[in-house]
Amino acid sequence: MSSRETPRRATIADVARHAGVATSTASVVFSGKAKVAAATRERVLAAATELGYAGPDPRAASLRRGRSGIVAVVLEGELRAAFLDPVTTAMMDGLTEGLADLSAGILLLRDEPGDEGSALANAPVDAFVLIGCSGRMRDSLEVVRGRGLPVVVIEGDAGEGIPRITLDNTAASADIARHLHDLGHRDVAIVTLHLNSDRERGVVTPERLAAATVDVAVDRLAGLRQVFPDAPAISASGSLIDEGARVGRMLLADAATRPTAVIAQSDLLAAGVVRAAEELGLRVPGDLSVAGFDGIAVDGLSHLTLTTSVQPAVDKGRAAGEQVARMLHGEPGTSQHLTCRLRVGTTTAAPAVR
Amino acid sequence: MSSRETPRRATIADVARHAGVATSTASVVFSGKAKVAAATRERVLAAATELGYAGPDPRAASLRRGRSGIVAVVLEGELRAAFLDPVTTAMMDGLTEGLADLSAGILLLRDEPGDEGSALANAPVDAFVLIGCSGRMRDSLEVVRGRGLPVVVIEGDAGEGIPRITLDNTAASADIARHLHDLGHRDVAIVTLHLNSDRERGVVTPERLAAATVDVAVDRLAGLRQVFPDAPAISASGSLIDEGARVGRMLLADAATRPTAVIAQSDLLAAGVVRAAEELGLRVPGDLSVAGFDGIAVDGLSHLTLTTSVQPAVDKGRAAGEQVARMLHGEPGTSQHLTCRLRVGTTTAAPAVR
DNA sequence: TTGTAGGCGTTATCAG
DNA sequence: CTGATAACGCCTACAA
Repeated sequence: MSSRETPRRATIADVARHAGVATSTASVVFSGKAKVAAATRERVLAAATELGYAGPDPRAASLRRGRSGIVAVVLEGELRAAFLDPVTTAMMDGLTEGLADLSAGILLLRDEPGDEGSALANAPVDAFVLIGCSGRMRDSLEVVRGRGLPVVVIEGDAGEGIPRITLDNTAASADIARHLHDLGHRDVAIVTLHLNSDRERGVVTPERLAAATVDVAVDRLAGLRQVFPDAPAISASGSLIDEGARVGRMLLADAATRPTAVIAQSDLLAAGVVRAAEELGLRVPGDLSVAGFDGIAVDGLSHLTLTTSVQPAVDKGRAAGEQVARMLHGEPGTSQHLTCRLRVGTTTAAPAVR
Repeated sequence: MSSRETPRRATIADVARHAGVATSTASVVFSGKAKVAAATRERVLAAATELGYAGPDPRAASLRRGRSGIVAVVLEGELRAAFLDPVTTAMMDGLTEGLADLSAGILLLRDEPGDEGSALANAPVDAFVLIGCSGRMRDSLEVVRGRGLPVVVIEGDAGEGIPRITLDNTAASADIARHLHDLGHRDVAIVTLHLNSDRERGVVTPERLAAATVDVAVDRLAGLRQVFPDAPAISASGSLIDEGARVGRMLLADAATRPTAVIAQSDLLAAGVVRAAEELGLRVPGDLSVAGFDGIAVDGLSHLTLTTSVQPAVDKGRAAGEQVARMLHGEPGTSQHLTCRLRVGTTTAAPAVR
């Protein structure tokens, strides 16, 4: 107790001693878990400010409580790439909502394939939400399962008894295709999302399709091909407007082989296709119909309303959050299947008569 | 030790006992902090798998070590809004890098104005990075300072002894203005970022400017007005392409009062202005010069290269991360001032002769 | 190389 | 309403 000790931060015990009460009493003053006489509370609070005590140490509290109040969100690939995607950000929003009761923080984690010492294995979190579980992600899944904490997977397959939040990607895609078919289109091209982590741009051959690991892309393509079995498809390297424009140019450059409609697997890609069309002097939807997927507000496409399938991105996140909350309460988590809704905009119309 | 006990998760002590070694030995096997005979290690590992022990409990470990391995990033406003901004995402990238040595996770936090029980006050984190410290943010700052943890502020004023990462917004803006002045422009209009948390769109009057709380907007405007003291300015409600287009239309609609150049305080806004100009049939840079700020790759502006001031967004984040790392090592944090670089693109040229 | 013991700062429980 | 006490699960001197 000599004064040359390192000025260790005050603990709740110090405060209690200083205030002349028991540690437990001081604890209760801060947690509010029981009633305390106003006078005692004052004394404790006074002692606290005097000692510069800023409240219970969260680390100690989480050990004691067995809860850290943090939920990990595991994203595939670069964090920044994830946040470039409006669907992801919307989902995060929903997640925050769904988790609101827990007032839990969200810890962003990448799915780093392995190694010990990884954040995945050592982060002091109460639960995990995995997003877009594919390929590498499966390794992460192992680590996470091993920790025995609640896990929820959004748009991915996690196997045995792990609650999933899924979308009717195939059916929704078929709806879009049917819409175009009904308008009279027979010559349709497809722009898919990236098929796996190489993110290679190019024609989607049966071989590449078989090797694809991104379920979303595969499922949506399946739906589209239910209606247009022979529609050619090109995979984009990512969901970006400029990427859509690039693929769009590939598709539209040659007037002879130009389709009457292009279906893109995301709104950003679709916006890019619209851009490519306009560059080439084609009018949308007069000369070319374009449809997307997601139903997000595309920044920079103000003059047109995209025909698209509106996915409940916020709901997806919220559902995941709610399941996590339930599981943290000891109830079993359940899977949820959400559906998309076709929204007909101003970018699709009957093909021009030739 | 009766078998009807709740099947409590195994602890490292259980594993040790099961393997017939001391707890400390088992601990060392997992932490790798000392050499252990291969045979003993095997036995410990075997015992662990047998008991379903997935490694040390991070909560207990962080209490013991006094570190949780998590750094909080406090953002102003909605999380999703923050991530809609490419500069922010780039910065987060840099931050991740700067923090790499610590292999720390990043906990996303909003600056919720106060209340106890807030994540800001209770999250088990080792340090804080505050971004765009303004207005409400100051309350958050109080809470955070109270906790006595390392704090770094990016583009904001945190007062007394708190390391800041700042940008030469004023000087860089003056550079842009000078570039346009040199080209011969005298009739220039400005589109500013939002001035405060209301995000009101409209003419920037001296009164509004005086009440502005967003330093970045104010500083950049000051730089521009060094060169064009009388340039009219309109504040945007946020940094988005569509918002830039909206303000752009306000500025360009009337041919009589139309400026020969528009300087926007962000690239996204500038892209919107370009869009508005194109809609009105104006050519950029032939009929109108447009400049931005940030130097990001604007998704959806592929045909033009924006004249802009390239800010070291990634470096900003990295610098913050490095300071945090230093402070966590017990060294004092130091402020860093970073500079932008003018990049002349294809959107500015001499004004048309009239 | 392995074992022992003490404490990290809280909070839950239970008695007064 | 307040107080004593025992964990929470781990780590790390220090001793053997």
